[in-house]
Amino acid sequence: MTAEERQFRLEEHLKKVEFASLAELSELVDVSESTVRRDLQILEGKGTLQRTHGGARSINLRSDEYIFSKRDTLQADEKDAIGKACADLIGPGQTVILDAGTTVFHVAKHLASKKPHIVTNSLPVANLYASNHELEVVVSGGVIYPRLGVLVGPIAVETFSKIHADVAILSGAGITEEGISNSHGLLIDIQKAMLANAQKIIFCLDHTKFGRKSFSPLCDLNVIDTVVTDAQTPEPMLEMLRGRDIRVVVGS
Amino acid sequence: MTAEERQFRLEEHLKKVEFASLAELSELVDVSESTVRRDLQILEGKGTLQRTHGGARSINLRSDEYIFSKRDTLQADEKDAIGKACADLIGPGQTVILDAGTTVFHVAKHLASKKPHIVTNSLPVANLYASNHELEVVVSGGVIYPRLGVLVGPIAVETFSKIHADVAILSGAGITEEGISNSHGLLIDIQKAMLANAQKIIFCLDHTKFGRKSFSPLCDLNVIDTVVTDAQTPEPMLEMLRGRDIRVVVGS
DNA sequence: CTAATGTGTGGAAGATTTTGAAAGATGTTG
DNA sequence: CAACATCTTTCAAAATCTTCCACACATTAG
Repeated sequence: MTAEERQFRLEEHLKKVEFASLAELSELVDVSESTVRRDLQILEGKGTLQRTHGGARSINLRSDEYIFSKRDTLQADEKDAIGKACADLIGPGQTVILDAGTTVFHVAKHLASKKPHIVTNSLPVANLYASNHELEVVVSGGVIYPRLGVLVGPIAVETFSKIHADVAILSGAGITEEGISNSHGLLIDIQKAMLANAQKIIFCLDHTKFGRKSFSPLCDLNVIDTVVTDAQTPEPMLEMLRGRDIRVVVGS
Repeated sequence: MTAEERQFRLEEHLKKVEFASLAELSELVDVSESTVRRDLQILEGKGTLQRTHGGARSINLRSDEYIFSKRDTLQADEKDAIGKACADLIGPGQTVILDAGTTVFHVAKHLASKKPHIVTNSLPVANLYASNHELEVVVSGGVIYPRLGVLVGPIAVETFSKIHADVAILSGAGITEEGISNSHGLLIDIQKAMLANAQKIIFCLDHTKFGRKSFSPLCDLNVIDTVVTDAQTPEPMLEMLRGRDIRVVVGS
C-alpha cells in the first residue's frame, strides 16, 4: 500500500466515524503510530481533518450527519411513520414551509414526489434537495445554529415574513393544553414568522412531546390545523385536541 | 507485448483500483520495476495518472469531493494550494465573505484556524462549518441552484447588500485585461453585491482561468486588491496584474 | 555477412524519502 | 502536584527513487 493510499483510507475512515484514536488508525492501516501522526499532519495541512489529542476528528461532515445523533435515531421508526403520514397531507405543487428538527426532516424525505415548493431554514433539508433539479427550494438564510444545522436570527425571520405559503410544517419540544412550546428563543422567533405566513399549520409531534412544557411558549392550540403523531400517544391527549377542532393524524 | 500495450494496461488497471504499488504493477505486466517506472513517467507526462512514492494513483475520480464535478477535482491539488495561500492572507477574527465555487471551497477548508466570521451563499461551505461551535457562519439564503449547491436570487443579493465585511473571497470563470467574467447572470448579481460590501477584494483563480472570457462580465480589474493563483499561470499574466497595482500571490 | 547504431530492458550504486523507535517536552487527569 | 498519556524531535534503518551502465535485439550501412 502506498503512502497516498494510506492517507486516503485514513480520510475515508474519519469521514465515517468522525473521531478516531491513534491506535485505531494505526491498526487500520497497519503502520506505526509515528507514521500515522505524520499522515495526520499532512491531512490536517490539506484541511480535510483536524488533529486532536490522541487522534483526529473529521472536518468534512456529510449532509445527513446532523440527523444521526444517537438520541434521535432511537425513535427513527416512529418519526418516519409521522413523516410519511404528514407528507400525505400535502397536495402536489403546494408551497410548503419546513421547520428545522429531526421530525420535520423525516417529512421532507417523503415529500419529493409531491413536487412542492419548499421554504426552509434547515441545512439538512436543504442538502436533501440540493441536487434535485425538479423542485424549487428556498433557503431562509441566517446564522448557523451549530448542533442542529438550523439557520436562525433576523435574516431568517425576515425571509419568512416576506413570503406566503400554503402550508407550514413545524415541530416543537412540548405540547399541553396551553399550547406548543420550544426550547430556544431564537427558534421561537422564526417559528412565529412561519406561523404568521402560512395558510395551514401542521405540527409533527411524536408521543414524547405530549404533556411536556419547554422553555419558551410558541403559540396557542387554536392556531393549529392538524397534528401528526405516532401510535404511542395516549388517546385522551388526542381527544383533547379533537375537542378543539384540530385534525389529528396518527402515522403507522 | 509491446510497450504501448503495456502502458495501456497499466492505465486501465489504475482506473479500476485508484492506487497501485510498483510491485503490483510490475507483476501485472510482468516486467521489471525499472520498466514500470519508465512507463509511469511517460503516463504521468500524458496526464492520465500521478506517480507517488511506491507506486501511482489514478487522476480520475478522487472519490466524492462533494457535489462538484469531475472536471473540478482534476486540479484538486492546485486548488488546495491556492486555498492555503489565500487563507494565509486572512487575519484572525475578520469578517469574510465566501463566494460559491470549488476554488473558494478549498479556501474555506483552510480558514477554520483563523476563527473568522463567515458570510456565504454556498451550501458546501455552510456544511463545512455547520458543526463548528467556535465560529459564526451566516448563510445568505436564496433559491438553491441545484448542481452546485449555490444560493441565488433576490434573497441572497439582499443579504449581502445589508452586511459589511473586511474581505470578500471570490472566484470567476475567466480573467483578461478587460476584467473578470463569470458564467451565469444569477451568480453575477450576487457577486456584485459581495464586491460592493467588502473592504478588500481577493480573487482565487487557477491557471486555466487566465485569458478566458466567459458569458457575463463581472467587474474591472481595478476593483481587485489581490489575486491568488497557482504556479502554472504564465508569468506575463502575473506581470500584467502587478502593473495594475494588484497584489499577486502564487500558491505552492 | 559483419560492424555500427539505436532502442528498450534489467540491474546496480548512490541519493533521497519514508519509516519506526526512542528520548525529552508538553499536555491531561486525578 | 504527581502519574500518566500523548506529542514533538531526532536519528538510524529500510524502502524507494534517480542515474547510470551493460546487455539483447533489431535495423542499417559498409
